Amino acid sequence: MSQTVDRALSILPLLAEGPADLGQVADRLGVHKSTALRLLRTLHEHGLVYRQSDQRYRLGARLFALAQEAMENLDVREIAHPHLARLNEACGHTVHLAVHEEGEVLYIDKVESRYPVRMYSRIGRPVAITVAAVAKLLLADLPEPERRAVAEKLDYPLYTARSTPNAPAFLRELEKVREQGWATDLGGHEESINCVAAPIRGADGRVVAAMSVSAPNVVVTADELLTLLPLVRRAADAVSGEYSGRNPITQAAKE
Amino acid sequence: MSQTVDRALSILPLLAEGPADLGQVADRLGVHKSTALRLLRTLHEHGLVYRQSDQRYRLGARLFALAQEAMENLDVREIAHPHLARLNEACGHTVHLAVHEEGEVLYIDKVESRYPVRMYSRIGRPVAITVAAVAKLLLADLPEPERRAVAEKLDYPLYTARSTPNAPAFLRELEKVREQGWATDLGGHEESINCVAAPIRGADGRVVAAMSVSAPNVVVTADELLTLLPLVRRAADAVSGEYSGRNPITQAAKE
DNA sequence: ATGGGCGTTGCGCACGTTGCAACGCTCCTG
DNA sequence: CAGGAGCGTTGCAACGTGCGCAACGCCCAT
Repeated sequence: MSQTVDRALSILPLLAEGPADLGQVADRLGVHKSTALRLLRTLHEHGLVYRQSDQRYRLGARLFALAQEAMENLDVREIAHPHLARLNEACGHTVHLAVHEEGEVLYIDKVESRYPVRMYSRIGRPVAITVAAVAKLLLADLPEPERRAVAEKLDYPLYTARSTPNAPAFLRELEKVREQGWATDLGGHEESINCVAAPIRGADGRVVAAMSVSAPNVVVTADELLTLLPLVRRAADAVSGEYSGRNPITQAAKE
Repeated sequence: MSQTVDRALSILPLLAEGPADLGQVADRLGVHKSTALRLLRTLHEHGLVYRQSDQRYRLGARLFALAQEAMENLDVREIAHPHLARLNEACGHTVHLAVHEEGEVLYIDKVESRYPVRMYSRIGRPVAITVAAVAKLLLADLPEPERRAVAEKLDYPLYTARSTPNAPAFLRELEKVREQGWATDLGGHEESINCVAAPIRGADGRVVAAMSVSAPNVVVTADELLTLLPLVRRAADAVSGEYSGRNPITQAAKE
């Protein structure tokens, strides 16, 4: 809506790909060098862009700080963290917390597996939305028309043979997840990794977040992982209760 | 330099404090509501702000993604990480990696202590620049005039009785650190926590990052922690060698 | 009912932003 | 060592865009 700001902000994802010099930025923005310079200067003053010793620009430090502060304002995260930790202690596997925002699903917290073989993931990184168990839960809760709209717009990359192939299949899966109240990803993203996930609901019953337990085949089979479902659901329900203000704080969460 | 962008970017730190509605944003920017609305819309389109269900704005998801990508473009971090991990395995304490940028020093990586008592810190968060061991190393390497300029501008909060009290004391400390090639923080930030740090240098000999080992008194005394200094320096030197391209990859780092 | 608070829209004018051209600089190359 | 190419930087005048205003619609509380 605002041309100047729009251009300035377009610089950020551009620099995210890697450092670039003034000319490159100007070219990719389709503006004159002097314009790009002014925009970069403004970004620089706000610390979003840093000028490294070779004069090239890259993303700046304030970005980290902002992202951190944004994190801390997500109160689901704060409430859920001790529960994630306890769940991890109970089963030993990697535990994730994810939320839905603007068509993306992203991990906002994680407790690493205690086994040597771990799955790769990063907090803040969008998840594979068509296959991840947490994504299914978060999307399944959307009102029907919106859910369909989202499903139509998505790409369906075939990470593995078991990946969700297309929109109709995805919508069917979401319907199932919606009914059963939990979700799985059995090798749909990485052949050898399975997940079980359960929803976290707010006071109004809407799904605000989802938590999952992930483990590679070499550690536990899919069937064994499924036996953890009650544990995951209990943890998620505990967070739900706390988040919606029903249960003040569960005893276990205190310590 | 660019008014519109300047105003738009000023919204971000403002929202970092917590969600705010249109009126609040407009007030704190000192602009008309309609102006604030347009700016917020533009930020929204780029995913930097998110409109939550109660219509208030808060920082958005793309911010996380950007910060993550920015991280991954810091190649020191990538190179250093395995060394941090091994250092942590060797001594068991919390290991930090920090860089200097635009007058701030911030942690860009961390491996948690294996002891139950841990120090609080967060990746991306600026460190207590006047007392942290890593900050001393990074600032000590600046050319003298710049170093003095920075020292003069800083605040010297008295976190503890042993905190650096003022600019002259800080400059003396930096001089000492510069000469000895390593730094400590003995209870200068938190009464019961000590750190030892060593510098990581680029091909030109300039300090590009610093790594430290931190531990609370209750786990090891300051003297005991100091015995780890050779270990820390060796790790830092290994990173320096790899980063500057001298040693391709050390054997230990491979596994 | 009615007022206040909120976000939103259309509009005309002013001002901030734009692209150009010219400059200074460093780094190659002949 | 002169010359040229490539880069970032500056001042300027013309344009276009973002600005504040005022009015509207909406929801909630009184």
